[in-house]
Amino acid sequence: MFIQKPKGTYDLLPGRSFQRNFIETKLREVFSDFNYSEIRTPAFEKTSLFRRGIGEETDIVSKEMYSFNEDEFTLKPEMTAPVIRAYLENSLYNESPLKKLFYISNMFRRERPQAGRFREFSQYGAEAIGSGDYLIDAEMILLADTILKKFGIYDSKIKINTIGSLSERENYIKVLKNYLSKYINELSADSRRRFETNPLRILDTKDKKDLEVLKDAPLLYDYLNEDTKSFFEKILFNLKLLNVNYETDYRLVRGFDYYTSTTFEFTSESLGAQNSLLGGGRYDLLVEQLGGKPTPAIGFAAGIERFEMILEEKKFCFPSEKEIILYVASIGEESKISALNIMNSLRNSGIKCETDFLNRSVKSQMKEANKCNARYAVVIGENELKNNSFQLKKMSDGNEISITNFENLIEYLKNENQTSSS
RNA sequence: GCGGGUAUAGCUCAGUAGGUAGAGCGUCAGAUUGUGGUUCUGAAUGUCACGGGUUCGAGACCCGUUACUCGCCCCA
Repeated sequence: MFIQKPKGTYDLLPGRSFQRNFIETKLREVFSDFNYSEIRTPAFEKTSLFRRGIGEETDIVSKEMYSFNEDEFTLKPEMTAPVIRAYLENSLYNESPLKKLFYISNMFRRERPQAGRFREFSQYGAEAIGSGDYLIDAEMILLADTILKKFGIYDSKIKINTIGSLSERENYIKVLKNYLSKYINELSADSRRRFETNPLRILDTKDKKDLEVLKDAPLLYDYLNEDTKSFFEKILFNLKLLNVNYETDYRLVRGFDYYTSTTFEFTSESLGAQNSLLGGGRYDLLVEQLGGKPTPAIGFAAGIERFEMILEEKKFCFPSEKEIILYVASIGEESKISALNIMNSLRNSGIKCETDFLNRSVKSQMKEANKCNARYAVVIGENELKNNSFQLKKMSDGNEISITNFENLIEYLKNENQTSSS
């Protein structure tokens, strides 16, 4: 057997790779409309960046990272920490108090692969660093929503919550643990474990008995102070003004330690078990945690593979690849060389063309021209070279027109190419 | 880390009650000497995932391994 690709990876083959490029191009357009600039960071970072940024106790850091060189480096499992690192390292805060950055990049997590989940996967996302204004929260959610709508996705569900500040949360966790401790024996094994490691995440459970217990549990929202609540309400109010259809979900908790205040998630029914299409939120403590000055920030990340799954489900109409204008069939050494010459001129004018490199029969070459969807075909043999005259065949109807002279042929195709591409 | 499913040609799959492999699609070639699409003819390609067992004989039955896949956990 051949050596196979590593588990959880995939090859982007011709066709699919074209669609991926289309998606990325369109994403860049929308990000640009919102005045976000692209940032690219290394594929790997110092392991300590993720330990400090994402949180030692999170699943990702504790068991899903690809680390090497005796744990010195790690392939990036997410982009927020690297973006903030680059932001600080390059003093981007000196350029302007608010930096709006976006990225499209691949990530690595050592998880068990399944539908919509890979070990190497791609995300697009945005980070707005430097503003604590509620309107940037609203704009961030609007940005994510706009992207989906640009691709014809109108039915994803937007869930929003606020998890308050660190101290509000710590307060609440005490109350929650106090409440849950009375029912600890009724909780699922998972929730009992989380009771110690990450009590907030118990709110996320899908276990029926857990949900029963949680029904009367205290709500985080009730333990937030008025400022936090009114900040949240202002975001909601403005989303309404912007016609963004959200729903509040007071049990929405995010997995990384760095989130504060606003959190949101977009889900889609058509995704199967991994129905989370996009997730994000505010992380006002991270910049400081990574050694910068206290700086409010907010961002989101979306999975490109899951995005593609939805587009496929919705039968999104991708444009087709640039068509081959001319297929040059040749007979013999001399005409092969001329063929390459003609193509050289055509390509210099941006005209896509192809010829045979397998020394096949004219019949086979014509079949090839047909298969690759060439708009025109021309046969170059001794006669054509001697008379400097060509039969240009239109593949769609089989009609041929006579053209004398290389230059005329090239001119003719140039005109044809222009009329089609407009 | 824990469960379920699957494993036959490049792809989609047949393979009957165990008798040492087939179809469709695709690929390639040919149907008068230099012209595609339809049609016809022909060709190539499989250690039937791997290892062991039962049997005179296993792609089919049993056991193990591996890979893939779907789910749990968590996440995009």
